[in-house]
Amino acid sequence: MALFLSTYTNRIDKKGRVSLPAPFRTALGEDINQGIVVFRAHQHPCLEGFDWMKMDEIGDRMDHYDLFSQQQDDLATTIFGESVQLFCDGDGRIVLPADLIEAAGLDEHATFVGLGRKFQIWSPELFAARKAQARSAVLDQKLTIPQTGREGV
Amino acid sequence: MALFLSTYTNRIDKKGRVSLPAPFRTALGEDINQGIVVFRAHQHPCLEGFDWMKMDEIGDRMDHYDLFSQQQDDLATTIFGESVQLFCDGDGRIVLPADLIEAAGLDEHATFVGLGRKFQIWSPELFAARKAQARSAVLDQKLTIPQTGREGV
DNA sequence: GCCATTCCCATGATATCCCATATATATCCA
DNA sequence: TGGATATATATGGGATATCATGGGAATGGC
Repeated sequence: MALFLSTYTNRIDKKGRVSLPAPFRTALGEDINQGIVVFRAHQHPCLEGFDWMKMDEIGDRMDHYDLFSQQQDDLATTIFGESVQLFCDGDGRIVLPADLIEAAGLDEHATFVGLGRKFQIWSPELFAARKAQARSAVLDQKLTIPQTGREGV
Repeated sequence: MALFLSTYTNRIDKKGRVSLPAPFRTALGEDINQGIVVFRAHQHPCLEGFDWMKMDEIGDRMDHYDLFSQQQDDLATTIFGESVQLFCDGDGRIVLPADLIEAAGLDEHATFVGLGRKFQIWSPELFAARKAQARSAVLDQKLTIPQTGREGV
């Protein structure tokens, strides 16, 4: 499955177009034809992006909630209801809808942050602060990558 | 899986290119085609490098956090967001991005230090100090190698 | 008709590829 | 053994391709 790495900042032109970073396009491979899914993040003033496959898996995870529970309803409304499927044009660009641009506080530039199986889209200014905060949280809490049971690694 | 040993110092040319030490390339074998992953170390002023397989595995492990948990986000931002996937050119060189060069205090030379499953990239000067410090820590604390590999990253 | 969106092409900057050279190590043959 | 020739590696420079980005033309809905 696609693995998104690194941070790239690209320009948003007056038509609302942004180049999806080339390494992200490569990571998506064939799946890019299915488009990517983008919605407002809950915890941060940014957007979250997934490939279509991953979105399907999120659907599965939601099954862990009771079907008609309030939480299920809230999450589904927030994630699926507010998400959009975006396709790349021939030059590898996507068009960000105006309401998402506003929600993330985007202006001239969009910073794409690879987070493994997903990525985020930030305004460069907001991300600078977020980056520093994440780093100190990792150091303070001595966060490490969880073990996956007993594989030989 | 690749095993990185020994220490090598190579020159960084004005385009930011450095030869990955030949023994490291040999250790990578076929996996070199997938490139290596490099990011800022948390504990030291240096860079850490893995082969791609290892990074893919880290991606899987991270999936074990809740998708939108604070910790997942902090770790992913710090590790994936600040990492890059680098490919060797036909002559066995990689190009280090400017921000990583700066973060590790690199100048004209880069010192590659094999640490088993991973390696580090240091400025020669900083590494000299680090080496002395690591050695005395081992002697003082009589550190030994545990039997079964439970590696933190 | 008009506006919004998508498609297509042009351009400049940057990164990638390819070849040349230098130096060190290994190999071979007398 | 010793000298000469190959092989591997590190490093430099120039040619080439890729990518981000801008603008205009074609398309489609209202």
